[in-house]
Amino acid sequence: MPPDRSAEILRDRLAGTGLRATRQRLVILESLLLLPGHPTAEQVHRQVRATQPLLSLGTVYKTLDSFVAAGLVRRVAAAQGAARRFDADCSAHHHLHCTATQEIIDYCDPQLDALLQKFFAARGLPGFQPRTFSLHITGTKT
Amino acid sequence: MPPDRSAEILRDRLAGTGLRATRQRLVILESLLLLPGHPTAEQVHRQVRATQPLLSLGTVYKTLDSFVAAGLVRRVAAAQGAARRFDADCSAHHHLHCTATQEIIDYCDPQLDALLQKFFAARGLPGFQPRTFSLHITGTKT
DNA sequence: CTCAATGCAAAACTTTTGCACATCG
DNA sequence: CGATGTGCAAAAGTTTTGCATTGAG
Repeated sequence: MPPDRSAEILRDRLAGTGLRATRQRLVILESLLLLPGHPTAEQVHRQVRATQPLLSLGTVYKTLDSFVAAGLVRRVAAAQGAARRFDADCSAHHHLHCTATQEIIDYCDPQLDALLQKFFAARGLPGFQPRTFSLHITGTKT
Repeated sequence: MPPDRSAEILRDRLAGTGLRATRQRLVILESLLLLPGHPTAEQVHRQVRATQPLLSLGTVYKTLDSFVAAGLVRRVAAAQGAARRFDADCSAHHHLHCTATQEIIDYCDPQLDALLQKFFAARGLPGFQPRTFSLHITGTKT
């Protein structure tokens, strides 16, 4: 896929949210999609600086916040380390957390989703209206 | 239950981990068990100061870290806010996260645990050895 | 006694904010 | 052009660290 083509896709994605498609936002969004795992704001900044040396860390924070507000990315809670992490993949998925390497790996499983849906539809929760499910599985890579 | 009795229980709990049962650790552990939800280090510090005005925030951090290392409490990832939160209940449980109030509510469900166990025992995960499961359910209190 | 734990304060690090300037639509 | 977004730098907030002193075992 030629680079101008992928830029176009990113632009469309931004347009769909009502956010202005600035150069900074395009590279930040691209970095989020490119970076493995769930990068911190600081990691995104390092990545982005490769092509945009002037892009400031403050802008990364502001931009990530507006992405979250627009529903374009979501925050991922990290039990270890202070930093918030971000995930550009907003489709329903779960996380595998390796205690050895500290990696957080995305894990999609439609069968699991269906199982959870069915379970809570049948059983309900006392005083709580569930909206989304996210399973954190801790363990080790093999 | 008389106060000296509960102190004894806390002391036993610390002794079981090999950690020294200092006055500071006792009040910190007690606060963790008392405070609703999943307090931050800062919240624990405020609570603890009621009875131990000299107990420093630094000590709260150090102590919480050693509790985690000893397996006495565990960290809870908070998607919102920068702070780490702690949970003194180490039995297997899940979390309900109310997007309206930002509360994190513990949720125990042995049937759910059994369901997940069975599901992953039957299916396995590619390249990953699961150890614990924790389901994060976001939604709203009703 | 001895070694681990604490208090204190400084340092390191992360995140937010204010404002002048730039730029997208 | 006008509203929104950006860069910069300072401020606010959080967590870690070093070291002298204390206290549990």
